[in-house]
Amino acid sequence: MERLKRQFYETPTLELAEKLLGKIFVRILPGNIRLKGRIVETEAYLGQQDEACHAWRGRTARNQMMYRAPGTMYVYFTYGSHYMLNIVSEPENSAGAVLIRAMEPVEGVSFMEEQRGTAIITNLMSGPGKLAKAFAIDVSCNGKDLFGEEFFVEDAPPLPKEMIGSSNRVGISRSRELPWRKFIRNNPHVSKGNVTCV
DNA sequence: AGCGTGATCTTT
DNA sequence: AAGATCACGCTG
Repeated sequence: MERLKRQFYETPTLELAEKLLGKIFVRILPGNIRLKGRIVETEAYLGQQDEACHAWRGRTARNQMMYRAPGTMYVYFTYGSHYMLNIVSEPENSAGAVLIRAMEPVEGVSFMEEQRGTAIITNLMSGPGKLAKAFAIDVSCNGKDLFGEEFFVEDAPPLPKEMIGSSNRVGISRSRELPWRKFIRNNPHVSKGNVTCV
């Protein structure tokens, strides 16, 4: 399938969180190691209105990439061990991003297994920290965009509405009630969180 | 259900 | 300068 262009990401964050479900995230590493994962779970984080968003109180050194153009990667380090992968949304100089929370392995599985130290397929990328590790993503990826030869996203047919579920977001304390987590229903690679589904 | 782990942000 | 928090994952 074709690679998604900038225009695809130029849509409100909450819509983008749904539109990304089913799409194929790709990284090509030196040595022609091709890694592909199907996005099955996302969360929306939106600027000043959203107290759980890193940018809710304005620009800082950490969150500056969230203000860049849609289709930029925002990667940060948390809990002393984990990298989180986000795709920036909203126009330039306006903060918003979609957290990629889970993927289904599509290609490069043996590399992912080595990175993760497990061969259990549903455990490779069923969480945001896990998928970053599987793709060997760290802060050096922060600020790169999805329109080059290393990182891009491949298109896939849109999912029927009834296959998409919503719930509250996972692992946050502020703005817990917002149903801004989106996932593909009944997909075994979706993370196991304490959530109330809609 | 408890804890490691370290950057970042808030408060002093 | 010190303390709290944290978009998590693993053990047990």
